[in-house]
Amino acid sequence: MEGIVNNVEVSIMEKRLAKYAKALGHPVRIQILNILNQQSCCFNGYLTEIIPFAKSTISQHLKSLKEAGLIQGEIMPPKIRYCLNKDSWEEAQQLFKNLFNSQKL
Amino acid sequence: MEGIVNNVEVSIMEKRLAKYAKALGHPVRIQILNILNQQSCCFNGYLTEIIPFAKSTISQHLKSLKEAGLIQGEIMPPKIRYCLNKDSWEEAQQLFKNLFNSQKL
DNA sequence: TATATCTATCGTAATTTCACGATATAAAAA
DNA sequence: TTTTTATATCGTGAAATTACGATAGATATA
Repeated sequence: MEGIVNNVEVSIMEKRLAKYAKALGHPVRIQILNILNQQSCCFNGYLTEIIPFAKSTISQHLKSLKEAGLIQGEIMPPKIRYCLNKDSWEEAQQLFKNLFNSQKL
Repeated sequence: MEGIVNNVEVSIMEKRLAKYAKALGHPVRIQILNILNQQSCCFNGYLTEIIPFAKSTISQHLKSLKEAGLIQGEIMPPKIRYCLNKDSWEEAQQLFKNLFNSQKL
């Protein structure tokens, strides 16, 4: 019998978690977040000096972290200072925690 | 001065975490892991019934979770039962925890 | 005003991801 | 043995990701 199909739509929370996870899904972005998390903020220049990739590549990674909401950039001409977005960071932390604790998302 | 450049290579742990995060970076895969985490194991058939995507698509997602080491499949002909890989799951949990606690990776 | 500095964006090429239907495989059931 | 069932794999196309150098923009500094 082809009866009732329980199509369980992906929940909003699952989508949010996936979005955060995707943003964390590259070693360079992990490294950036690690640095920001240890010293709260830092200048783009510091990142491009430390991370062995082209500046444009690092800009791109910063952009995807920004689009995921995990970081924000503050313009301090001519430099740009990046910081964690504390609210999103904490939301992400909570969502991952719930996942691993098998709380219903 | 173009002096010493502190190329801080991405660490092994950052790579492992990125690998896990990437595997978590899709809503369907989060949903699958959520189910497996709540009931420990389940049959592929249950997933394909519940998740509104083609069976081949779900197989693909299961494959990427398997390749990331997060799950394993046990053949129980003609069905296949998927379970979390407990070791990897716990390693991932620890790595995410460390990230958010800003422990050095 | 002209120049230097810092960063973002553009254009591009190679690769990967995502979704699908069709096909293949392997074991149970008829 | 043939058929059914359950799942994986193949082939495909569209879209996204990743890396780069070149270019552009905005603000200090000379």
